[in-house]
Amino acid sequence: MNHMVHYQARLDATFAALADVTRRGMLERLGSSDASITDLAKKFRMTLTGMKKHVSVLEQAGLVTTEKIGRVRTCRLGLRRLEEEAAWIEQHRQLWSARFDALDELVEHLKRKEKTDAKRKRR
Amino acid sequence: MNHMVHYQARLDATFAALADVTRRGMLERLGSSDASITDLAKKFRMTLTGMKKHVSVLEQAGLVTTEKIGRVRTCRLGLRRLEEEAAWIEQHRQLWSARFDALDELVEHLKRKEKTDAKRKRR
DNA sequence: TTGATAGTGAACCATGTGGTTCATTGTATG
DNA sequence: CATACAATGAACCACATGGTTCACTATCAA
Repeated sequence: MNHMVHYQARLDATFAALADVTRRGMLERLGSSDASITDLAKKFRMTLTGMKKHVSVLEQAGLVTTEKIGRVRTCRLGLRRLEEEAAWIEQHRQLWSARFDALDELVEHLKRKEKTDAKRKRR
Repeated sequence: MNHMVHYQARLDATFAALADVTRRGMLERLGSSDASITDLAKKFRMTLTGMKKHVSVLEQAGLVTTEKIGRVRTCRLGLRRLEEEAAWIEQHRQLWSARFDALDELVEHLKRKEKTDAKRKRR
């Protein structure tokens, strides 16, 4: 089960990459169009060096790919290597949506309960 | 737009909480049944103190709730406060699935392209 | 060739993280 | 009561993170 290690490591990297407001902002920004490091650095009021680090993190996590042409490195949403990732992506979408569905039901249930049963005390 | 701050802070906390293999394991474990800190500490071969920290992180992120009865603190999947979170949860499920759908299409497209157009060079 | 521009890397800094040990508190139970 | 057990908090440790500055390289344009 050696691939489980990589699997977990990839999850670590992905979630960690998403756990930063700047990087989430970058993903949104890149959702509308590609951008250079300079573009991103300006938009998020940060040094080039700082922005480069964020780009590297997203790249490491496979969420962004980059290509350097001449002196500018262009960043785009990570579409490369997607075939390899498709498996776990789908797996997780299902995992979470299953949980969410259960919660949706529960919330619905609680709503109805609360409405019809408004006076019941907790504990 | 002050609530945006909390919104982002919550995302930070949630993703950071998920960016650890032990904590993801705990969530799976708690998916099947509630557990005490001692239970979890044993399962993940860790000190009580260490496990307590992980529990606190998940609790902070709203992914787990706990209740101390007597001397044992019982941990369960966090269903409390879900109404407040439902909004961003749904939002994000859509955000990601939109992206995934786009990617699925693209991959499909590439597959077909590759099959029918097998000899075309990149660049 | 000479600047200006875009990115990179090394070094540094403050803070956060994942873990430990040790001491302490509170709760069960013989 | 006495002892064991569950959890907690403080203090510490090594290492990661998010940011900076400074020096450097490579490329574009006049």
